Amino acid sequence: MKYEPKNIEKKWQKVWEESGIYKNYTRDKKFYTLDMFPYPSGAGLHVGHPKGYIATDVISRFKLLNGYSVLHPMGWDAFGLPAENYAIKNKVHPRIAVEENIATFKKQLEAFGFTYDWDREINTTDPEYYKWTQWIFLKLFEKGLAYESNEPVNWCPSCKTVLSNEDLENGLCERCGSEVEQKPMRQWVLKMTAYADRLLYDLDSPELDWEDSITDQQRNWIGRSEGVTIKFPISNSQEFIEVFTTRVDTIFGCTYCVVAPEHPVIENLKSQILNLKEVEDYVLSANKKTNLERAELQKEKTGIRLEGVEVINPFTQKAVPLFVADYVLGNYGTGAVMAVPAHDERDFEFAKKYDLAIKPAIAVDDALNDQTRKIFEVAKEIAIFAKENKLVAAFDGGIGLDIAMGMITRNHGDIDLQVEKEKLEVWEKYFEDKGFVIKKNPDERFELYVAELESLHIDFGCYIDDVEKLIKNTIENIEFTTFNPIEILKYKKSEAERTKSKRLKDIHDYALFGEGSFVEDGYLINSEKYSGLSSQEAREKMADWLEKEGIGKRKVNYKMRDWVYSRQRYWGEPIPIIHCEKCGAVGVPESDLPVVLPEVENYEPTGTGESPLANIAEWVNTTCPKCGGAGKRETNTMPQWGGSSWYYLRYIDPKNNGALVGKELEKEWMPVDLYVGGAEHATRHLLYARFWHKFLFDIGAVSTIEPFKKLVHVGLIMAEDGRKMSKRWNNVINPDDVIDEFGADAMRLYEMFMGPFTQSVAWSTSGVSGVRRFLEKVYGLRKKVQIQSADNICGAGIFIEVGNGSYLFHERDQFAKIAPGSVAFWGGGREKNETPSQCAIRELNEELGIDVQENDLETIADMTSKNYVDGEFDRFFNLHTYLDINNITVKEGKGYVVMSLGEAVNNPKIDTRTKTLLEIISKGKKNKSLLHKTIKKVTSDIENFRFNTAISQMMILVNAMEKEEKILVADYELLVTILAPFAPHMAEEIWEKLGHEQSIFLQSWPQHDLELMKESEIEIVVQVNGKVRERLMVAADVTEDEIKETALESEKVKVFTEGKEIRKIIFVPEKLINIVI
RNA sequence: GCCCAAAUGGUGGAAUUGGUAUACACGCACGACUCAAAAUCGUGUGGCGCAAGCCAUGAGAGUUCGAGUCUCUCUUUGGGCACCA
Repeated sequence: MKYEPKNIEKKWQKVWEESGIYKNYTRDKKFYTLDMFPYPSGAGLHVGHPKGYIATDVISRFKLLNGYSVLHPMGWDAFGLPAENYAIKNKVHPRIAVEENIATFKKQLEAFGFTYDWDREINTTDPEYYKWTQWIFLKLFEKGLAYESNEPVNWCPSCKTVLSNEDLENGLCERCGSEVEQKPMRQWVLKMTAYADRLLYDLDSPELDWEDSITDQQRNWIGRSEGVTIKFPISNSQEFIEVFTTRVDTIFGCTYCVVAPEHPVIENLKSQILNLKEVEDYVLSANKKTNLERAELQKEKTGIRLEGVEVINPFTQKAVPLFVADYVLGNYGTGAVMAVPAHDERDFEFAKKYDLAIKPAIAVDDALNDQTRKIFEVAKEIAIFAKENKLVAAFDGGIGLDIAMGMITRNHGDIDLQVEKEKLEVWEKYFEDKGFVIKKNPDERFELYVAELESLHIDFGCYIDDVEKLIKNTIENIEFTTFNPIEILKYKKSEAERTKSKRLKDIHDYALFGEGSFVEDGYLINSEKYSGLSSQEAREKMADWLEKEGIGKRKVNYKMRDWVYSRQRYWGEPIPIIHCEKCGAVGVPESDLPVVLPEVENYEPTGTGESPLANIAEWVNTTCPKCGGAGKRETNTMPQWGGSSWYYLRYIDPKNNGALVGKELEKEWMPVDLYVGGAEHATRHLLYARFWHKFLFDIGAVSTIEPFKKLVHVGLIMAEDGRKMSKRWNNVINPDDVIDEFGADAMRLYEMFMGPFTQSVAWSTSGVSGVRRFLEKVYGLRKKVQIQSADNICGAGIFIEVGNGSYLFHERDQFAKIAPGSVAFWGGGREKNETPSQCAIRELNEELGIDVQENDLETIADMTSKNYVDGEFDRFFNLHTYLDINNITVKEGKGYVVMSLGEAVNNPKIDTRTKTLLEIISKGKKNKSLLHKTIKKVTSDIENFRFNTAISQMMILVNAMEKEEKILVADYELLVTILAPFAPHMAEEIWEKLGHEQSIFLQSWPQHDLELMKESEIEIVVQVNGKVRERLMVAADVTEDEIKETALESEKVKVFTEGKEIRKIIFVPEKLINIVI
């Protein structure tokens, strides 16, 4: 009986594959479940990779059992840098390396027994596949969404190719970690920004049901901001610079302007710039800096003034100096900004360094400033008093918070002061003398609240010393009416950092700016006719004016850039473009697709900005499809993310020669119902794929606006030492070894059991042995359902009519519920030459006096005949569905008596055999309840990706079943069915051993029975003042008054209630009763 | 700096309309079987206390009859973004 997974698993994998059982695509309901297809690396799988695949397989099998047609495909994302780098390193052709790696991966995956339909396997490097990747590019090109650009791009000197923004990690090459340079190069770029708004807004569409963490990341990445562009004319010139700002309301505080080093104005104004040499040197040195350097040096801002050049603020008509500085980005907005040092931290730093004017243009409410000052004055007095009298005290979160509250509510500001309890009297006297009210009264202004504390509050807050400094730095140095943010910033940087108290800094922010500090709105000051307007009103009015005067306009900007789509590498899809001197860039005609990646002797990158393809003259030189003249092929290739941006469509119709996907099939299967993969793709693959899908929707190739309905991200599996699994740490666990030792089912089960699915958890090999033990227990339970050979059982049993009109058949300890209108017969008691039916009729008539006709017995005849086919199990038990016995109708003479189960057991008129039966039934009821609770929980847990708790629940059930002497086959079958998605091999094996001829995956998923879930007795917790004092077992239908009475009489409760007045009793049905005294 | 998520025994983790904190699993300890070991089975396992009981869900407050769960403040960890005007 010992569970030996090895042969069992191989056997069923073969059976499933040959029968194609999960490839039934003709059912009414469809479910498309998709894994992020792997890049087949040389290292093979480690145990972390399959976690997502196991989850989709559990869901697939669950959906199969629920009557769905399930599409669950797998393929290979095999183009790209890593494959090529691996090939170069190991001196094999990438195609050969990829083939070998795929073979390894496939073998590894097959060992898990996944339901993949390998007939639909796709490979992005297959010309029949990338033909359509190229086709999509051509369509983008036709619609003007693929264009050539010479803008500076990210260049990785180690990988010798350009990279998209999405390919960077902290400014480094995501692949090799090299610093990326900014180089202007000719590139193919896809106009992803044209879809920015739709990519953003459709995140809220009902067609999309993703985790917030992923949608938040995408929103962040897209980075939409609304503002205006404003033209600043350059004095003594026809030129102007255009700036972008979201805070036009601060424009009266603009004291200078800045352009990025790349900005063309520098070139255009050469003649006007007096310090041209210096400026050019600066631009040169700035261009040399990598992104990383620019970012790392952000604390120290550099720049240089363009001497002789001034720009005119269109609102004030006053000239301000112009700077070039690399803290302004060339590729965002217009590459130029207006600097408002009073309200922008970066401008402030720069202005400080170069001693530029700082002019406030926004202030918060004067009345609030008055209020703030009063609060600070009170705080100051208290601080001084405490210090002089050597009283230890701390201003709690209160001072900052409540001041902030005062600002926000504009009604009251309190000061919370926490002091030592024993010194309270001193404080009370002081406050009395001062005329403060020492109690909380939120309705009156500026009152003082002294908290009674058990001990000194020391964890946080600011001590008297800090408060004193705070006051000095605010009250004494600041003009409150037009307070100066600079002083605050100074304080914020120095003091807050020194005391390491973020709290203190927040106090300033809150007290003086409200939340958000520099960027917070207020009302305009020093802004001529706009003074007095709120920031919001001013932004509208100023934008209106700008547009009316033609000086500027409203504009939306995105952080997201267009997608740099070409790579200077060999191992990618050739871009299907032919360059012709006469016609320019011309798309390869559709009929000539695919443009096959040619064989090449040396596929190492050249580093020149050309791909190795440029060296193959016979491939490069071709004719222009438009004019027939000489043409040269585009030699750049596509990035790895091209093929993966639409692969989910190809699975639907993988062999279609005429289209990337057939329209009918596409409508039938799309969208992907469930997509599972790593969160690292949030801003790359998932963004690109959504972009392409929307484009394909626009050209009518697909019918949905979003590709992936539900997205779940899989948590990483870390190594046992808590680090990432990596060859470098030598802590990689190979799934092959685990499967070899514990079996695929144990592996599957363990990965689902380790913790919440989306969370990363450390691997534990002893944890695998735990689930293996569980599987063995389930397998071993078969012993308990095995009955004696049918020959040993004789005679018909007793029939009892149960509550709903059906009969319960009882023979020895075996019993079954028979549907109304049918009767059961146990095959063993036949006399010679008697058919089972005849025997049944005879025994029923003779022993029980029940009148039964031959035609009542159809079902039974079939069952009994099978008894003898399989000696180990009795098909008879297949009829056991459930036992629903609350009331029993017992035949008594000619009449019937209805009684409860409990009554029946104690009724002297009931014969011994029946009593035994009833006792078994009452005992079994508890497990019925547990069984059906388990069915319910496993069902909802699978639907909600809570696999760990589903498995826990099954473990609880199995532990309970193990304690039973006998288990009904029907119950066992239910258990095995709900376990089947997790441990399909073992479930199938048990199912076969139980005598079934069809696969368990052709069963239906069981429904839980609410009636059976009910317990007859429940435990009620008795609390006194919220603390548990007693637990009472009571009948499930007990009333509130009854339980109150019982609870109050309990000895344990009396100890606590004796002599006390009971103020209230709270009763929560079926859970608890709380006595409040 | 900004955005998101999290913090519960020795470990992974349970506990969702606020109602029995620590389910399930691992580990550990003891016992049974064994010449012995492994495997298996049984018992125990948050802390303090002889006990009654008290204390415990990162810290501190608040709301409530009752808080792991809700509110506020703070700390720490993980992930993402980062001079985006």
